[in-house]
Amino acid sequence: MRKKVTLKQIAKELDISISTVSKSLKNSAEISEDTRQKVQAFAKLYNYKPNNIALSLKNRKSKTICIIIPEIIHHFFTTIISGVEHVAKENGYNVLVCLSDESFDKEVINMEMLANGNIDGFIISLSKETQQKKDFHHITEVINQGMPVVMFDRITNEILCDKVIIDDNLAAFNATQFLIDQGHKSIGLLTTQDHVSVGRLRTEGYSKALKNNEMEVNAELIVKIDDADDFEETITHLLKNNTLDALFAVNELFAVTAIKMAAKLGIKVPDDLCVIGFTDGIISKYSSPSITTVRQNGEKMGAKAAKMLIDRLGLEEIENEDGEIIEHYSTEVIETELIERESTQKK
Amino acid sequence: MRKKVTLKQIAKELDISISTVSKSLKNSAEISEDTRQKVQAFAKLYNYKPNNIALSLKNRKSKTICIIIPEIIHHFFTTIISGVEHVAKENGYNVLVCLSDESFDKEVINMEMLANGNIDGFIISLSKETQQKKDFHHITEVINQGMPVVMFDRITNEILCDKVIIDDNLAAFNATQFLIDQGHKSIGLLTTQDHVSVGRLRTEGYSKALKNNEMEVNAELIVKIDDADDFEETITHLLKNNTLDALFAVNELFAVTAIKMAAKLGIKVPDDLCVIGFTDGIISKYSSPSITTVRQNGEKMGAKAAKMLIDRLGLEEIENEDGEIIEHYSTEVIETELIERESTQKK
DNA sequence: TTGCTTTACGAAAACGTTTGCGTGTTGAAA
DNA sequence: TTTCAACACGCAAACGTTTTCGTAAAGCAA
Repeated sequence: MRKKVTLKQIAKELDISISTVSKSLKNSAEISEDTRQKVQAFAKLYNYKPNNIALSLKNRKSKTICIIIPEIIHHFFTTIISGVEHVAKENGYNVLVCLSDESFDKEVINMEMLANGNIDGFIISLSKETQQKKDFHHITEVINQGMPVVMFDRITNEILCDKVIIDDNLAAFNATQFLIDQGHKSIGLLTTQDHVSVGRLRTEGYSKALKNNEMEVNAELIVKIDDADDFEETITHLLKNNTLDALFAVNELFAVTAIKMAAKLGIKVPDDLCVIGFTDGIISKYSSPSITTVRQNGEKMGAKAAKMLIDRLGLEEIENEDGEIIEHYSTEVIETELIERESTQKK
Repeated sequence: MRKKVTLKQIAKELDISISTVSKSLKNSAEISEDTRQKVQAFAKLYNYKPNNIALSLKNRKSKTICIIIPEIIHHFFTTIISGVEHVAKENGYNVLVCLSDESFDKEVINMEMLANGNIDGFIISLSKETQQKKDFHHITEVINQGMPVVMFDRITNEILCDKVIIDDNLAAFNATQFLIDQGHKSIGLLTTQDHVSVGRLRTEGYSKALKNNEMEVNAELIVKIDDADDFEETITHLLKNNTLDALFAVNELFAVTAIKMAAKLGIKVPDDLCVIGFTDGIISKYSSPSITTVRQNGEKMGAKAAKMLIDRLGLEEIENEDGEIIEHYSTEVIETELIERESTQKK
């Protein structure tokens, strides 16, 4: 077993000082051609690589960013990570992935833990519990310490920082309008509880579209599903007791389940019922019938979030030199698009 | 903006030495009750938290492990990460996620980069390219440096280290046997090229089952799909030119695609064709018909891999004390199970 | 008072880097 | 011979900890 070699060891072996070794490896003009070559040859032979932790300590940056997501078993978040990882690597950053499991406490622990030198910045999508509690002290804390944070998807307006979102309201509006344009009159909605920000916004977009077309917003056709719910049951109930000709679901799980339940009730999609989902995940693509859905480009969102964070990390150095800190945060809106598949058709 | 406070600053402020501060915070008996309280109060007020990077440098361990996977947009790998993350966090470790994108070079770069202090150990599933090249120098290199590595799923026997796998051969055998038991006579196979270890093993299991039942292994019914292939085309070709009554696919993508292509050809699943997939992912669960599949418990595999790595990291300290290093690697086999769903039925 | 043990603290080294500055040696110009 | 610049290198501080060891001061017994 050949342990990693350090500058100190090289110095000792070659009987020169540590600084000379360091400078030689950096091709400093201060060092004679002769010594330089000798050191470099030796370093190569022993496969010297600088210790990143020591560098982190010295430079006071770790070249690592952390992404905190509610859960990873969710195609959308997976694509986010993918986007983040690629941009990060391109810029020489590593990515630490933390899962909050939708828990406020875990979110807090993760942030407090990692804010102490481990990482240079956070990318985060709030857990449901955090959104419900509306307690964001852990985030403001970190920001106050001068660590940049980028929020995406599940954000809050109570915090000032860079953000990457989609226009959930508009996307839902467009999806609903699409159904209306296809001639559907009785359009149901499968959504989440209001405390989930994206769910609420999508619900609003749905309502707006109906009102815009002078259609009645019928509370009976709106089902707000709680996490604890057995939503197969809830959805079946909705389908059974109402004659819908279309259904808008705020995520693909709701959409695919609706289609399944419909099938069981003998309701054919898209002939009897048209369904639009949200999030262009694997389910929508591979289910039969494949599902028309609002595509939120996770890869792009993740990439954008990473870019914003890294840009800010770059900026910081400059700002610190003047001593002046200009905080000018922006919110990027990633465009969505409707992917038309087999679960919808003209009436 | 309140920057993080250090021991040095506290010491200066309280006009005592750094050591006294450090000891006070650790409740050392060396320090008087009085000073201790004063320091602790001050530290609490300024929200002192030790700098993890400094600790890493001092302790020569980062409490971070790295998982390198071929790609993240793959439900199986996602569940692996989930399993790893949870066990890691339970044990005070962070998880760095790296994607090789099935590229040998990226795998090498990631490992070489991170082996220099950033992390304490690796969990890795080989990229296709690496498996094809059979070049594992980057891994042996890291192991030689004394850094523990755990391989999972896509492994190689050429490297000695801890491993977590499923018995791909047996699982495929069982799945095929299941189809045979259901009375199917003409069973096709959708698999990968042989250089992908798990693909090869599953192919072998399939063949073994046929032979075991004195059935002919017909090369025409075996399709080895290359990444570059348009496999919709390939699968359609298989279905069209052969009268299959069952199909075993080595992943769920192949399985769901086969069902789709079958539907287009007017072949009904499961009435005309029974399909078994591999990997119990979202697709299998939510496609219509839902797909009978071999469940490889990714969460469990990831958890096991993380546990093995962390255990070894714990062991290292002890070993180092005697100066003796006992390398006793083990290979854990995670059991699989067949999840019966709608895509199969008795003949 | 002397000598000893506690008590309570500080100095310094160590982890592995980078870098500004000081300095001894050499050679050439004056 | 003196003076000075250029060269080539080492010292030491710094990043933020922890921990060993050394040592003043205080307390106590003789």
